[in-house]
Amino acid sequence: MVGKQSQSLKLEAVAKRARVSTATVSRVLNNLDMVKVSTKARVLKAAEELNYHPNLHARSLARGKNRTLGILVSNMENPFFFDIYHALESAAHARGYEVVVANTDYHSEQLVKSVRLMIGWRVAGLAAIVSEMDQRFWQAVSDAKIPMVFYDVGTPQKNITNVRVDYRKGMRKIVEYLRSMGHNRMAFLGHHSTLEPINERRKTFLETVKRISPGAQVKICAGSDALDGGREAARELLASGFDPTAILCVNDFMAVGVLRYLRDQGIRVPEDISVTGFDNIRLAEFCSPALTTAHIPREKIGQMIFDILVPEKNTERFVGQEILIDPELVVRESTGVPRSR
Amino acid sequence: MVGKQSQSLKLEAVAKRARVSTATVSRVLNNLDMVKVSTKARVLKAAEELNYHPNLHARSLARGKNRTLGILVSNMENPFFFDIYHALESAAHARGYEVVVANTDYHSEQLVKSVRLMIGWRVAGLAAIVSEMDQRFWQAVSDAKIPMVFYDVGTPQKNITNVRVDYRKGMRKIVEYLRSMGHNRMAFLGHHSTLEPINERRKTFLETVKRISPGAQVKICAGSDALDGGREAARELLASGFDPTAILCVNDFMAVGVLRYLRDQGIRVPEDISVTGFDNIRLAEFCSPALTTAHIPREKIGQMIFDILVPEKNTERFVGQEILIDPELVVRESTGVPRSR
DNA sequence: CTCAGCTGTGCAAGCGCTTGCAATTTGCCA
DNA sequence: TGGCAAATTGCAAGCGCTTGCACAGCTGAG
Repeated sequence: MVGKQSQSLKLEAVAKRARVSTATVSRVLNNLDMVKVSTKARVLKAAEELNYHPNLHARSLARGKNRTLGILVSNMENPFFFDIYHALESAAHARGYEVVVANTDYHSEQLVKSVRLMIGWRVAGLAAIVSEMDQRFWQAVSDAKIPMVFYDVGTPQKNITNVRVDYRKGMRKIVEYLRSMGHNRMAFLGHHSTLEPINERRKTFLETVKRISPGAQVKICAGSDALDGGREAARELLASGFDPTAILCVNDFMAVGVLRYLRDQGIRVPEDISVTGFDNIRLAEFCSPALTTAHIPREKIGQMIFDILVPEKNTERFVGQEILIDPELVVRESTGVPRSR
Repeated sequence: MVGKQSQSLKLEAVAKRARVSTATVSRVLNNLDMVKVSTKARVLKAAEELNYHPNLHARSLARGKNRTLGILVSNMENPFFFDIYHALESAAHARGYEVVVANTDYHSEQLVKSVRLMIGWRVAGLAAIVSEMDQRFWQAVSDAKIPMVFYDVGTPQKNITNVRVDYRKGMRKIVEYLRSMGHNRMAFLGHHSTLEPINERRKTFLETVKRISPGAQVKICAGSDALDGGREAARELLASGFDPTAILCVNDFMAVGVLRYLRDQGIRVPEDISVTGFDNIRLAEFCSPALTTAHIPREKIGQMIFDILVPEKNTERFVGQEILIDPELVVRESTGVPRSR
C-alpha cells in the first residue's frame, strides 16, 4: 500500500518513487523517446504501482491545447443523431482524439449553455448538428478560433465549414416517385415548425410538390421529434379532415410513430396510405412495414466532420467550404399505389 | 473590436478592461456576493464585451474539484442506455452538474480507456452501466476515491453503490405469464454470452423455467445487442430446428429485430410464436406487434444514480448499498396463447 | 476625533503538468 | 586517458484560475 495521499496522486509522487524528476516522468508518460530505456521502465513501474492517473486538466492547461472534440446534437434519442455522433467518435478514437457530446433537446437555451461549456473546455474542434439557433450561440462562437462544422445551418467562414443535405433533391426524388404511382394528396409531417432550418424543409416540400406535381393537394402538420411526436401529428393530421394518399415525414424516427398510429386506426400501409421517412436509420428497415425513405450517409458524414475538424494534408481542402449531401431514395414496403386514383 | 489576443482570452484581459484585479473578476464570475454592485456590473460588462469564456481546465485545477459526472454505457444505440443517460443528465443539469458520457461498445478495452479518461478528468462521480468487465477496470477504479454507481455488476463498497434489477423476479413474471397461457417450448435470446453479468441472466432464465415450468423445453441463443443482432439470432434459432412457442429476449431492442425476422418468414406473432422483451423502451410500444415486456424504470434509475453520486442529506443513506429494481410485467400484443397446445 | 469592525479589493501562492534550456552523464575516438 | 558531441536528466517558469490573507476605505460608537 502507498503512504499518505489525501489528495489524488501527483506526478511528483511517481517521480519520487522512481527517483527521477517530474520532468522525466512527464516525458515517459508522454512517450517522448529520449528517456533511457531503463529509466522509462522504472518510471512506468512506479506509475503502475501507484495506480497513477495524470490530471488531464493540468495537462490541457500546461499544453495549451488538447485532443478533444465537442459535438452538439439536438436529440440523441433519434438514431440519426446518434449515428453521426458514433461515426465521428470512431474516427476520432482511431486518431487518438476524444469526443464529448452534448444534447440540446432542441432548446436553444441548452445549446448556448453547451457551447459555452465546450469553449470553456477549449475543445480542439466543434461540430454542431442542431436545428435550434440563437443569437447568443453565434455570439459565443463568433470569435472562437476553433475549427467548426455546422450541419444544416449557418454559412461557411474561415474556420467554419458547412455540411448540408440537399433537401431539394431528396424531396424531388420522393415526390417524383410518389407521383409516378399516382399520389395526389400529400401531407408533410415535420417537427418544431418554429425552427428555421426545419421550416426550410417544409418550404422545400411545398415548392417541390408545386413544381413537380402541380395538381396535388398538400397539407402540413408537425409534432415533436420523437416516436410519439409522429403518432400525435398523424392523429391531428387525420382528425383535420385531410385525407392523404401519402404522408411524407421529415425523418424516419417520426415516421415510425406515424406507422403506429395508422395501424391502431386500422389504416393499412401502403394500401390505404403510403408513408415515407428521411434519413434511412437502421430502424427504418426493422419497423413494419419497412420504410421507404431517403438515405443520408451518416457514417460518411461523421467521418467527414472529423477530417474537417482535424485536417490532414489531403482533407483540408474542405475547410471553410460548403459540402452538399445528396440523399438516395430507398424504396421499401411503406409506399405503393394509392387505393382510389 | 478587441485588440490583439493571439491566444484565447484570459481572466487578466477582463480584469484590465474592467480596471480591477483578476481576483475580483474571478469573484464576480463565480457569484461570490462580496463584490460591490457597481464593480460587478463593470466586470460583467467587460467580460461580455470581450466575449470571454473562462478556461474550465484552469478552473478545475485551481479548485481541485469540479461538477462533472462521468457515465459509462455499453451501447448508447440501445435506447435503454440512452434513457438512463438522459435521465441522469437531466437530474445533473437541474443541480448544476455536467455529465460526460462514454460509449464502450461492449469492448472492455474501450471501457478501460474510458474509465482512465474520466479519472483523468477527475470527475466528481462515476456511473458504470456496462456489462463488460476487466481486471484493469477494477484496478483503475479500486483506489479512486470518487463516488461510484455500478449497474448490474460488482459489489457494494465504501464509495461504490450498486443498483441491479431483479432478473429473477422479472423472469419469473414472464415465465409464469407464458406458462399460464400454455407455452412449453421457450427460447432465450441473449447477447454476448461471454460477458458474465449477461451470462447470469441466461442462468436465471434456465433456473426460473426449471423451477416454475419444469416440463418446458428450453433453448438458448444469442446475437449482438442490436436490431440486426436480434434478427440474426432469431434466424439461427429457427434454423437450429428448435420450434419455440415463445422467444424471450434479453431486451426490447433485440426483440424488435426478432419481430422483423419472424415477419419476413411469414411467422405470425403472437399466433405462431410469442415474443417478449425486457426494459420497456419506448420503441416497444411502437413496433409491430407491440411488445410484451418487463418494465425497468429508467427515469427513476437515472435520477437515483445522480442522488447517490451527489448525495444530499436525505439520499445518502443509499450510498454504499445495493439497490434492487423490481421489473413490472407489461403485456401488449406480442404474446398470446400458443397455436398447438 | 480615535479606533474597532465592516466591506471591498488586491497580492501572491498555489493547482498538477509540460517544456525550453542548462547541467550532467555517457559513448566514442584519437 | 582526455576531450567533445550526443544522450539523458533536472530546473524552473509558466498554463489560467481560485482563494487565504492582508490592506485599504468607511462607518459609527466611545
